[in-house]
Amino acid sequence: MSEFFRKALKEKGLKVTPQRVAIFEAITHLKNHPTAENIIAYIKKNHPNISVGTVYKVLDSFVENKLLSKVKTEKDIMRYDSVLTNHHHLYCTETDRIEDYEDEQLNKLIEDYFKAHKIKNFNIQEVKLQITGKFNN
Amino acid sequence: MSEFFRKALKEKGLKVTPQRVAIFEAITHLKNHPTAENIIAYIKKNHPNISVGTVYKVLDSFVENKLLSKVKTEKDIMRYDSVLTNHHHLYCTETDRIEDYEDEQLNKLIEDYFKAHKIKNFNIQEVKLQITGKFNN
DNA sequence: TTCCTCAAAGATAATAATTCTTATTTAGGA
DNA sequence: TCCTAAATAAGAATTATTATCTTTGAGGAA
Repeated sequence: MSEFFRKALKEKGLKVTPQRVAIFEAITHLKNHPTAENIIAYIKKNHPNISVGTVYKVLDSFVENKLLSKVKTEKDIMRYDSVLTNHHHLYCTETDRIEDYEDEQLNKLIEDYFKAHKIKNFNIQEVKLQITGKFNN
Repeated sequence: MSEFFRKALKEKGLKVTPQRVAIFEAITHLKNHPTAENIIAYIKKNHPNISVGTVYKVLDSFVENKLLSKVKTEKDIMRYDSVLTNHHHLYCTETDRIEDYEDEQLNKLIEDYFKAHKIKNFNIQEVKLQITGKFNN
């Protein structure tokens, strides 16, 4: 299944270990931007012999190698995000939910805007929106 | 000087203590979105008798009462932002610098966009941009 | 102005999340 | 199959933050 993942690791010169596979699976299984704690709990259930320190180190190495990114909430809790396409986030002020928001038209709009309006002394690499509000359901 | 600040505290029913004044001054003095640590260090110099716990508690109460806001970054350290007008952030990938970016035209563009393109099941309260890139200076 | 009360501050212990250390194991190339 | 560097396990250490409990003082009332 995760052929893409094995290939990605190899390209970066990282070894394909059972721990890394398990953690990658955990993240793809856990939706909604899990915290390290969520991931550790899930891992504990299915692979009780993987140590906590390893989970942190693996997560770090994934972030370093752009297989994951980190997201921060108001509440100081770090979360991980497995989606690698350019997308934005919806933050719920009531619950702690974070959802992805993809919108090509919006991306285009912003890209065009910044092409026309350069920021002085700053080279833009990426623009992400934090859309805060409330889900109604 | 910080008449606005004293008034704001009173309005919220909060006492105007020397500690709160000192911490408020520290934040207005420290540019670039200081961390709690930055603030504590600054406070220590000028008011060595203010305790660390107090700084955290005061910062929390400021955030709760909308005198400050917290900034989300990918790093796990929380930063504080004293500017309360709607603005965006420039994140430098090289240094850890965060700068404010205000742009009325952009705000208008985004506002109009979301007026025309509602997000399903979500009521937007605020949209902020995280603009990542590099400063060249 | 003085007094009183409750919110706020100080000191420090406790907690929680993450990082570090060191010994051991193992993936994957030779 | 063997070898080596990279990765993991285990648990100690660190760090940031929160909680507790006692003392202090801001600010309203008398």
